[in-house]
Amino acid sequence: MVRTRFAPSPTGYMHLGNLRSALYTFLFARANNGKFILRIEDTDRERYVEGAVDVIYRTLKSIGMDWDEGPDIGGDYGPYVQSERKDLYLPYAKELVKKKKAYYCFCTEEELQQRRDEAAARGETFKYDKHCLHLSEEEVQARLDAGMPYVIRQNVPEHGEASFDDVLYGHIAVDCSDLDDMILIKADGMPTYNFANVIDDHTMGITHVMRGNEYLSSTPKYNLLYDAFGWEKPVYIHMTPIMRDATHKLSKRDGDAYFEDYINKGYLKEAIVNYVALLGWNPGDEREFFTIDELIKAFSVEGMSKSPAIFDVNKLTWMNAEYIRRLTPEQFTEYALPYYEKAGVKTDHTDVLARILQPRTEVFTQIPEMVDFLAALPDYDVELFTNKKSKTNPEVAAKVLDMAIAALEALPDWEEQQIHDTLLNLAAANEMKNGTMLWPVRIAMAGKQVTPGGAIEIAVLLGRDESLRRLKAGREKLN
RNA sequence: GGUCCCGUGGUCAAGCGGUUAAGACACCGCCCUUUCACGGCGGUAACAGGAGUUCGAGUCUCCUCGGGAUCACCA
Repeated sequence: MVRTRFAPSPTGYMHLGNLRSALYTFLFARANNGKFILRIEDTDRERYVEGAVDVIYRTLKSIGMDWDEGPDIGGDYGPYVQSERKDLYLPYAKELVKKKKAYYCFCTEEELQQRRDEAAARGETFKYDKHCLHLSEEEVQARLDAGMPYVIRQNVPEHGEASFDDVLYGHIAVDCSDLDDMILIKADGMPTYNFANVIDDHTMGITHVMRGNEYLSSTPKYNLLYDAFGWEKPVYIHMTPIMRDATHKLSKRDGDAYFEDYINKGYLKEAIVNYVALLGWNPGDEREFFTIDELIKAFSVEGMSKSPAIFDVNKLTWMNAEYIRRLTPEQFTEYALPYYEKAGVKTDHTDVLARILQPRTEVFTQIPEMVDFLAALPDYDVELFTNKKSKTNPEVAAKVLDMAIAALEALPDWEEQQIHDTLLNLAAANEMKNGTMLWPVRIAMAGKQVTPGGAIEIAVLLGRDESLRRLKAGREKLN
């Protein structure tokens, strides 16, 4: 039975890189009919952010990533919050001490820092010299009894090789002499992240450890621990980071590294997930659009990339536009409504608005500037009436507007089809291009060169009174 | 600096010894058209460099270069 876990620290919002890692971890579990476990790693009180756990829950749920075991729903391997597991680790470390795979160390931070500085001065890389490993058992016991603060360190063999196999990267081996005796238990009795991770993953029965690339070089050390305990090692799958550019990770400093940032900017969560899934993974065919269920069906580690991917807002935006176009008009309106309000646009014709806006909206936040002219006619220059292709200019426009105003005023009902037929028949009757008729009408009603939709849709949205008022005002300008 | 990892167009990314080196985004052009979009058609553009192995190398090996990660009582 495959068991994977996502183990975020509650330090704020959901970083896109984290989100993608969580997604792949989730997909892998689901694709293999396994369990997906959520574990909260909150041992760092300094970085703990109030409410961050809820953000994690909410975000994962909202995109359809449900977990089988976790702090909120429990499970057979709890607790699932690391701070509640704090008493679990020390006995394991002591077991290692018994096996001579770890040892008590009484060196203080100051002493270590001094030795580190000295090493740096000599241009060497500092490595703990196993000073305390050579203490006699009696000496150790005496210091323990005296209540001296201590730390427990891993006893890495001086020679030989430490290695592991990664599904993506293959066999990775390092020489033990390059490894430092890392601290397992800190002076405050708490485990270090590395140690807690190993213990948690093992005791929770995690079969596949999926995590960021940055652990690639420390994993051999982890495996030494598994060997020391005599535990079966998990399968490792290391995942690449998402980059801002060739040399920098997407980071909070960029101000656009978080899932929430993009939601606020008017992106659809489905589009973000879809895009991010494809950054670093490909399904092996030409498909680009996936629901979460489709991702589960299509996912496999073979499609995962070994090199980092640069985040391209451009493509996200394109994909978001595609998702927007696939919405029903009703769904579109639901998303767009707050933005209509923001622009001060009130209309009963949300169907018409959806029709003209849906193919033109890449991101919802673009909507206000596209529709603001409906709420208030902008000041505009009569030169806007000039358009070569439509064969119109202020003089032509004056004539066209006279005709249009007369014809539209005579309309029994202010209804789209009627407005359309009236205007086009008028153009035909006067032997002019449709554009020659419609350009001035649109400009007079909108007061700007570029508008979503054409003269007819705008007339419907504005309604009879406002349309005619604007047309007349436009005509006035041309005197 | 030591160790480890990565390297196909601007970006994502197919390719797993024999291809005219896919596709998508972006960009450019044309068509459609009532402005702008949407849509349709077409185009520019890549194997980091060098040695080897091989009849044949983007694919295998080595070196160089470039980039990243890691070397904490932080996670």
